[in-house]
Amino acid sequence: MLDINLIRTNPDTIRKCLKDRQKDESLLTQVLEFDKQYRQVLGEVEKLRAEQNSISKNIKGKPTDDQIAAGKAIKEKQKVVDEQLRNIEKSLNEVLEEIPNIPADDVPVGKDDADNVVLKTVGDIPQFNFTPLDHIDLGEKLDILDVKKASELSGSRFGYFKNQGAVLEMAVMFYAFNKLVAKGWRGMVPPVMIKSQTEWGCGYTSNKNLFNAAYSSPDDDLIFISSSEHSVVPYHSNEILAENLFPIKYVNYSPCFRREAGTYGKDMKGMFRVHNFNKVEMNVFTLPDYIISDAMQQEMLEIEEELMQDLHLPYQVMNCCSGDLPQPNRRMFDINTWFPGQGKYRETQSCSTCSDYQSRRLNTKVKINGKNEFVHILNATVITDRAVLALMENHQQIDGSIKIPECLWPLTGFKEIRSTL
RNA sequence: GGAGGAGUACCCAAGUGGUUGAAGGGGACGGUUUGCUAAAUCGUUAGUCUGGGGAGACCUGGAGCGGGAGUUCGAAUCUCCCCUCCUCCGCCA
Repeated sequence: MLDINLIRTNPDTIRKCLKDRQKDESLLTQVLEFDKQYRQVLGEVEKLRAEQNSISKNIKGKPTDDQIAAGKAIKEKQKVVDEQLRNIEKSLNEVLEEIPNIPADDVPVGKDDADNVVLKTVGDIPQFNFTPLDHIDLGEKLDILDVKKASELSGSRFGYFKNQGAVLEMAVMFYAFNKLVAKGWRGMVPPVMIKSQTEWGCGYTSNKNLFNAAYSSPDDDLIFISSSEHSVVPYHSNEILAENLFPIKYVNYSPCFRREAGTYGKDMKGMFRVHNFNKVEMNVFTLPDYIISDAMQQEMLEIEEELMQDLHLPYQVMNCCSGDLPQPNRRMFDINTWFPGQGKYRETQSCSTCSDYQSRRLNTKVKINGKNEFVHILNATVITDRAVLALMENHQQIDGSIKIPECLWPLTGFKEIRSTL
């Protein structure tokens, strides 16, 4: 959520933001109109309350009939304006929460992910003197992946990592997790279900759509997280943190659940796009200063790149355009990894700064010189299952085996995966 | 899932409808005293959110006793719903 004061005083900035993000510009006019009405009615409500308070204050012991009559009269008036205020406030909040974060100046203006800009390309695309397989053909031959059984038991878009594949999956997760812990990040294995109110605080979904946007159990008022961000970022909600604690850096491991609505027919083969995957994630709280939080985003991007280099995976860093930016984001970098089986770079990581957009809803503040300010919040992928699939495809050998990057050997206990069938 | 109990400020806590603009401690901070500390003593400690006025220091309203709705002229206090924690039973990795 944006600061209403900012919207009030900088309407032109907001208008440009909405335009760049392919959003309806009338949102701004609605917000400004509701805000004006809200403050006007609020004035009336408060005036009546002040009147009521002053009557009450003068009553010692038993009130006179006149006093009761005066009180009753005010009460009747209050009923009307109170209701008005409630309605206006509701309308105001509904449109206010539709207004996305303002993109940073260096975010390219564009319509969708086709307009994302390649910032750099790192690592050589592997050259094969045979036709490389995709991860699922490889995985089935080596008996380390299974989607057929998963679709029978769970439905489409699920998969098993099995045998050495399961070991590899856990090794990659633990390698990544531990690397961050060694850098001083605080480890978290969070709950994977959260209250709807918590999900709302993350700022991705408006209030009315919470239970449909994600997997959920409405009877229990619980929503399955689509990323550990959703249960870790709210960890400090309703807190005023001391300045000397910053930056607060968490590395989390969790399964993630996604409905993948609107992706019907896309990436149907294999385990590239599944409803349920595992992820190691970074979540950071910084002081509310763009210089600090932007530098932190760079630091997180470097960590992501380091991981890709450890795993010897070729990748590109993308600067995501305004139209591709999620609602809370000020800026987002994607890492797209080369998938030989698809012959394309595909998204495997992202790295975002949300400035104070999430902290305003979550009410996470820092006390600076006696003043409380909303903190900046960032999130970035360290590694997901997709990197495991990329690793399989990139490191496949002509004999159908897969070479394991050296950094994982101590964790896997094997240096290659070879068919035992 | 069943049966009870509780939630008040940084912490502990008093408070059954109007002098509560929330007692009293503790802690913290500041002053006095002191060679320095401690002790003693005096003082401060409702933070926070928010409307309006003002260029500004500031002035002036409102909200706020776990959250929400209600009763009442008036609610920390009464009623209802929800949340969290504690004790016991049940179940369980």
